[in-house]
Amino acid sequence: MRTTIREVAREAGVSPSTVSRALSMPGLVNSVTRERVLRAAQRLGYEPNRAARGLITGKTGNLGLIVPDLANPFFPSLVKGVQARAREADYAVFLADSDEDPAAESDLVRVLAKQVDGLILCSPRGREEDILTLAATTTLVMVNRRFGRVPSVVFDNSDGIGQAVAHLAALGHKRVGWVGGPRASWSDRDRIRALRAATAAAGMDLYVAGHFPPQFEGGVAAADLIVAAGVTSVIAYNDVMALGLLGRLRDRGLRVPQDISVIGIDDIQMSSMSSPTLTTVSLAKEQAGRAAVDLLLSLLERPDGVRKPRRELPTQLLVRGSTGVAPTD
Amino acid sequence: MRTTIREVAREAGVSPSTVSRALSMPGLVNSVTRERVLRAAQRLGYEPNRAARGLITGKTGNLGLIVPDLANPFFPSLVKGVQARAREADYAVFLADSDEDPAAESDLVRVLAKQVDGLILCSPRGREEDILTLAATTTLVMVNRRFGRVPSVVFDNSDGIGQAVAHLAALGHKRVGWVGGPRASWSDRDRIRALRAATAAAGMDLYVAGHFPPQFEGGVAAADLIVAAGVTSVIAYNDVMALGLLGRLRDRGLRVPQDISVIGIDDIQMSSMSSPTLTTVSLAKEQAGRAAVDLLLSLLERPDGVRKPRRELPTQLLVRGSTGVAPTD
DNA sequence: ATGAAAGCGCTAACAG
DNA sequence: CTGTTAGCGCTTTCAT
Repeated sequence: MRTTIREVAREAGVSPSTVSRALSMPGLVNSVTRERVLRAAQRLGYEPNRAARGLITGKTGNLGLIVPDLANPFFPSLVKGVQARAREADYAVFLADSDEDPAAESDLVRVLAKQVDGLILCSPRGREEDILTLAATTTLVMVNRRFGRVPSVVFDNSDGIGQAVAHLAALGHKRVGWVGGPRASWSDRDRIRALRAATAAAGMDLYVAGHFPPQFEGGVAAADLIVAAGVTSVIAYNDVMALGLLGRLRDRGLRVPQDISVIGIDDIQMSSMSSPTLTTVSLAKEQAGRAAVDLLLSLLERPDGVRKPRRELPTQLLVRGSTGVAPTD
Repeated sequence: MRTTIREVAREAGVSPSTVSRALSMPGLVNSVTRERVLRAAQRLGYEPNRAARGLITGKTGNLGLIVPDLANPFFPSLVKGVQARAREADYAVFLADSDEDPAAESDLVRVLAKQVDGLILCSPRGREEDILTLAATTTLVMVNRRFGRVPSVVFDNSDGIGQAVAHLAALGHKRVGWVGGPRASWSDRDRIRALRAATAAAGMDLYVAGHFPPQFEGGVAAADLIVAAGVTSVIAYNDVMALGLLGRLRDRGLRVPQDISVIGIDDIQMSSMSSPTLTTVSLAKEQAGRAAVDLLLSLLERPDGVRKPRRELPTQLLVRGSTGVAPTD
């Protein structure tokens, strides 16, 4: 059996409450007694039972993190960030993967919500209604999505896409294609909005290839449309799709970047390992995880005192091998 | 406030104990009463407080999972498997990423161990001594490592590497190179042992390029040694390294598979997306996660009743574009 | 088959 | 500054 607060109390010759105080509110205890208690606790290897503490304080010391698909290389980085920051703040993290299934997601939320102080939710496609209901009951932070007054952490897509378009314009490109992700995804909408604005401002033509699954295969599928559209450059919803594009373009006999320039978004590891390496809009994913935790913790401290519960994280274009000057035919 | 067992009791016109029984040991309650209770619980959206339950039963209903680096594409799949199986069994999962740092790992273990019923540990390089100490206190299952009597889930590396060597032999290769992972890794030792046996049996020459970090860069670094060694085929510790090899070999002007054949291990997503696609020994990663949970649960049920607390998961060579007949010069 | 009572380990009033 | 008391929500004897 684990040592309990009583045993420590006996060992130190004080009452359990004093032990409790010495550990949680050291200021309220005589320094001599405190020392004695701490040493006793040390000696016995005492660790407070968090469940018991939680029962009375109403706080669990746990956070929940729900992601749609850990196999998507975007998420591991985010999870690492959440992890790291949570650990610093002495919180443990429940992780759940909804497998892109909204129903499973609701279940997970319901189960997890009981055992955590707050929830970080990546639900690009869940119903707004459901999320609002949830937000009413639980302290939660959304990642990669924004609506209503729900606290959120998102990336500054406008900036990143602006940089990408400026880069292409500087290389002499006049026509750019867009390979979209899931229609229902908030990021997709945000990104295409930014792209419309940026290309219009730069006087470039924009060809939208439509929506595709945010996988390698999605990029493969889009490639032929892109080729047919005759654009000299293309931006994809994410890096995985851009890599799919790259593969199919090569198979079609097109050279990247001589014949067509390709840009991705995310900066996943593989984007620097492909051939050619992929020019991409880098997202500070780990930082986003940390920011989400920070936001959540501040929300927990002062439930309504956070004026603007929104964070927007920087993005940065990384120019690599897949972009070059526009073909001059 | 969440609804408590008392409110359900009042709503159903019974005592709290009856509610408890109706939920946890339905057999002990009159079926009519039980129905009434269940409906009341339903109506009030009652969910038992796990912490409170745990306080008395001594079980938390949580599992812990510690991985060295979620950014390594091997782990997300494993995590997904653990997740999925745990959810089915109504367990929640604490995830922790030790960032390849043994010290952080010990901390995590210590913190998590208190809040879970059992632990799944991926610690390719942690000290055996530390793990044994831990295993004495906590119910735990190791993944990808095996020693002593510690329960474990590993892959059948012998089989997979045997298949790979047979494949190369069938293609006429006589000399095979090995690009090793971390020296301290159990898997690395297991794999090279298997490789030594298989090549010897097949009468092939084996060139060992040494140990490298299990990253893309490790493969890149090994490539030149491999070229210099003059082998016609090479097997890498994992897919990420094999992709690094592929990249560097291409940069050196070698054609894969015409000049040299390359085989990886893991079957990560990217291995089917590279060019050429990567022949690889596929590991049932999700299944390993599920198996680890299964093993852990059976250990929790009958602490000493599990005769052989070891699982060995199948491996399967996937032949793709990076292997071909040996050059005939 | 059901209820009353006790208590898991801890913290938070309330006294002193 | 410290001890006593009560009780968080639940399960589990022990009665009935």
